[in-house]
Amino acid sequence: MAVMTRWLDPDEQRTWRAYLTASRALMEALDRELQRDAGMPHAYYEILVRLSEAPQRQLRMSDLAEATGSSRSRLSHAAARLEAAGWVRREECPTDRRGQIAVLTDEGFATLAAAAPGHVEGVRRHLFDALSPAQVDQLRRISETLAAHLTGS
Amino acid sequence: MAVMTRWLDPDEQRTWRAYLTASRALMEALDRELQRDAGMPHAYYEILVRLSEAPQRQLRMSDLAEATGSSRSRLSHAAARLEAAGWVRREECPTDRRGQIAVLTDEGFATLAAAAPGHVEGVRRHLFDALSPAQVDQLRRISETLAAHLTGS
DNA sequence: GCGTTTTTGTTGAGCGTTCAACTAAATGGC
DNA sequence: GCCATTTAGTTGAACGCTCAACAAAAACGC
Repeated sequence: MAVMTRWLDPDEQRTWRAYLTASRALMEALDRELQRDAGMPHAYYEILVRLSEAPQRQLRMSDLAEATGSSRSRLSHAAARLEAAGWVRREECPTDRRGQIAVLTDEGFATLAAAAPGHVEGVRRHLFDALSPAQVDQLRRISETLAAHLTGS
Repeated sequence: MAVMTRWLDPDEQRTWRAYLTASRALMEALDRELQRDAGMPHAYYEILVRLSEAPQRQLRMSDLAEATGSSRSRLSHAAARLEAAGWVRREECPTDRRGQIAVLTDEGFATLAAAAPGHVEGVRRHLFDALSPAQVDQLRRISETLAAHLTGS
């Protein structure tokens, strides 16, 4: 027999709605700012960041997809756009002929370097400035727990 | 002279990345589940929820936009889809001839009622089950603080 | 009243994401 | 070695969102 639904109690309800409101507003604000100041959405900024941190500023497409938490398809479309913008170049992989290596171009790096200060300022303003140090710590633990729980690891 | 960027320190960096990973994974999981089980994205589910809670299961478009934290344009496009699905109907507003009133249809209500248990179960599984009661409380406070900070109130 | 401004809601184009289908190459079983 | 399976990456269609432009009605100023 089907188990009765465990509905959210009023506190959980309140938590869930506040979470939805906050996280949506946060991502929308950062997305809008990045679009305005750097001409790219937050997801593309993240791709450039990951590439900039990798050795030789390059990563296999699948590793990049993993790192940015995106599907292969999404990354493939994104790489096409980023390549058209001149920020990324795709090269053949010497050890695996199926593979493609995404490389951050100098122009891509420069664009990222120009966008980073404003974006970091936005993250500060919208997120960290609003929270106490203890809350930042709580948010870290909560997020790490959830991330582990959700990505099955 | 331009102020030096206050970069994120390692703890903030870690917090921010964990937050991004967790919130993206959470919303993607819920979105995928709702799409699979109810044939609608999470944003549309929220619209139906708000309508179902309103008196007469109806709301002015602008109030509905406010309640769901969406732009008028987004809601307008969404309402068109929801109307095509037969879940929502739009009526003229008697007191303001510019106005439109979104009404949840019986079919929309039934669809929502069918989708709700599975969705709530998903929210439990992916979010509340992973956190301690204390963490749920912390998340509520953090989210409410951020929501107030971000929506300027 | 009457012109200006504001509010309400819609529209269409462009973009990014998802999903399913697909190609090509590597891996594994026997 | 060879066939089946798995993995890497791309593609196109459908969909939802953003943004800017717009039409229509209400509110405001005087």
